[in-house]
Amino acid sequence: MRLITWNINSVRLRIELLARLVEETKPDIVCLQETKVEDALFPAQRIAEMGLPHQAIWGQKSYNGVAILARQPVSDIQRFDRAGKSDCRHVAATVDGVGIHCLYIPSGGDVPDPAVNEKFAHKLAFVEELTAWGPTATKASEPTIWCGDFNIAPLEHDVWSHKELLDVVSHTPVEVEALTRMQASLGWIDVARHFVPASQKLYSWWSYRAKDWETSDRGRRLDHVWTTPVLAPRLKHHAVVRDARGWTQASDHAPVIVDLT
DNA sequence: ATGGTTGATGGTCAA
Repeated sequence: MRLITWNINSVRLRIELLARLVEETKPDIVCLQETKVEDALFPAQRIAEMGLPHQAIWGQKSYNGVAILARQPVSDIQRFDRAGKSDCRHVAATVDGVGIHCLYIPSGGDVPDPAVNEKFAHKLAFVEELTAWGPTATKASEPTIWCGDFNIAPLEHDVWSHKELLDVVSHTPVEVEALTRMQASLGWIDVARHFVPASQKLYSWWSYRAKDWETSDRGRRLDHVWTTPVLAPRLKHHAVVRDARGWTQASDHAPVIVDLT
């Protein structure tokens, strides 16, 4: 089973990039974030033609929006309000016996202080709520995947410069500690780091603002795939589709692939 | 310390 998570940054603008990704990588499940479209306008038919006719979507106008797209039927679709908002950041469904959760954790704005920045407070509240909810919702023995744009790069080598990003939202100690607590309370596997040693740089996002993203390579690992321990023996492969960051009119996030047997 | 780019929208807001 091949799963891809991708912050597509507008599914309508980049629908043909999604088609290319699906054609080149043949995923069974695609989790999208930042679809930026309400459900009635979601390009469901075009995506069905790509071979992903079974869909759990939850979007709104302009902002946010998540989707699970699958070759096989989806069941038990759930849409979760989080941190007091109904802003289309968490959709879940069961596919091939695996619980799939597609998450878009708030970016958090610019100032890493919850007292003065409501967006950063929202981000922390979102993570705290998931931390409390996760273990009550899922046992470690259940095959479950949480994936998506978590907007936090937790490890030193998840960013191009640990020192320079310590006060940059996405890598500040307070949010890194919150995400680390979430993973510890769940006791799940960070799939990328299951395959790539923590000593090795690994990114999934490069800013649009860089003059030359590829050469400067100032990336961050914001996109994650976590699984319950019961899935460990089924984990076979992981890859960041870095090429996709260089496609014409690319998303600033690259897709992340995980293969399970 | 600042500015740099992109997307949805139609003036800005969010990232």
